Amino acid sequence: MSSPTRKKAARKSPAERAAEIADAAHELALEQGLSAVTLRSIAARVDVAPALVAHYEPDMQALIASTFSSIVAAELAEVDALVAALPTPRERLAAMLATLLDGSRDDVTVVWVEAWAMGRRNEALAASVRDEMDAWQAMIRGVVEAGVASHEFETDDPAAAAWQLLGMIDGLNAQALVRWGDAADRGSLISHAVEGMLGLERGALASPTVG
Amino acid sequence: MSSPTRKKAARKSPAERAAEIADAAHELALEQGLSAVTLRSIAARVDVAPALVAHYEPDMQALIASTFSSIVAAELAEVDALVAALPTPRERLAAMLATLLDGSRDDVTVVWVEAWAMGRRNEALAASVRDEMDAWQAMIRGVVEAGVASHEFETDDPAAAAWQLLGMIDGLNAQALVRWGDAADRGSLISHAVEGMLGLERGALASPTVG
DNA sequence: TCTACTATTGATCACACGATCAATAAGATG
DNA sequence: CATCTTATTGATCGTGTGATCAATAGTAGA
Repeated sequence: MSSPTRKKAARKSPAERAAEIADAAHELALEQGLSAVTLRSIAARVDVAPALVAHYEPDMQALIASTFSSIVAAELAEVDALVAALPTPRERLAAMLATLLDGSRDDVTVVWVEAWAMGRRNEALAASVRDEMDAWQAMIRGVVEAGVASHEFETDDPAAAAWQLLGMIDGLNAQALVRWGDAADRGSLISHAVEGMLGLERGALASPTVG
Repeated sequence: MSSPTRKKAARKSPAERAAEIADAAHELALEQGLSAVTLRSIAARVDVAPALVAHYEPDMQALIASTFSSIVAAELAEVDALVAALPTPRERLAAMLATLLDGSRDDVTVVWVEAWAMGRRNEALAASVRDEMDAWQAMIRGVVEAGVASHEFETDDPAAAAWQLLGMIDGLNAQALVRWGDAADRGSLISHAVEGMLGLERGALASPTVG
């Protein structure tokens, strides 16, 4: 019970307490969205006075921005590792699409959507959003460029193609967030779309059917 | 000056005042986003006491929802009219993509993005978002089905294709909102993507270059 | 053990939000 | 002109936000 009967918080080292606070912000963002990351909600979760959170994080806007970055960067690293293990650009692209559109990351999608909205009134967050979008685009662009180099893909502007892919993925996930119910089939048609975008024959990106 | 020296507001008919308030909410949403639609901001714009706004709109969440609906429905009607004037499904689809991705509707895109985020804490708004998404999907589906009927398009699930198209458009627009600066080229590659999705030959949806 | 350092806290401020209600005054109606 | 209806308002409440600061208490070190 992080009950109203809390008396005092154990004294901990600044590093440990700072980590607790950052972790709480991270978890809160994934569970209830970025807008739920507030001075008082963090304090309640860590079971500490609100003023202590303010002591460690004198700027909530900055904490929200860094929380966003850590969540999104972790996702990128995860997908990057998954994708890098595959031999061909075609397989990497197919796996990336399948993974990002399987609906298992709605919590992260909520963070993205709220970041887009909140970024309009939180400049630090807006900067983080731009940075993380750049990082994602760079990763995708790497796959596209490798595919162009190996003559598997065909496009004269891999950078633009990467932006388009990212936008499509984000849009489909954000959409699925709202019409959850009959959103089981995202990812089925996008394969054909991406095939068209990168000059692949129809079906080249069909679900790997791992096995 | 809608200055602090305001003394009294002219007495108007309920219908007129209600319209003023709805208009103010509409304009505010387009200028500063849906989250700027607040009791006090509306009152300031209409130059009236906050309590009067509450008198006409006893539920701000409902007002925000209806404001969202009116903005998005107007956009849909506008695009629908534009598209319906064209003879073939292929032209209609190309025009729709060109129009929706030309960057001239960022104000509406902001409303969409904020609605996705705010809908998580405003059930009336969430319902409106679902309704308007359904309406958009129905319009797009109409174009796709016509194309399938005339053998211009090829897909075995026009409804799903329409959802995908909507998601892609929304995602690209939302993305452009953030990386405004070098976002001039949205819409160039998506044509190829859609061609792939609907079984068109490459270039079939190239910008009409009206003239 | 005593002292110095500092992690932690309660109290409080200023602000913005939606909401409520009795009181006021403008205009219509007689 | 007098009366009544009602559009409009000021005051106020309760909640939630981030922020600040003097005071407290735990702990490491002399």
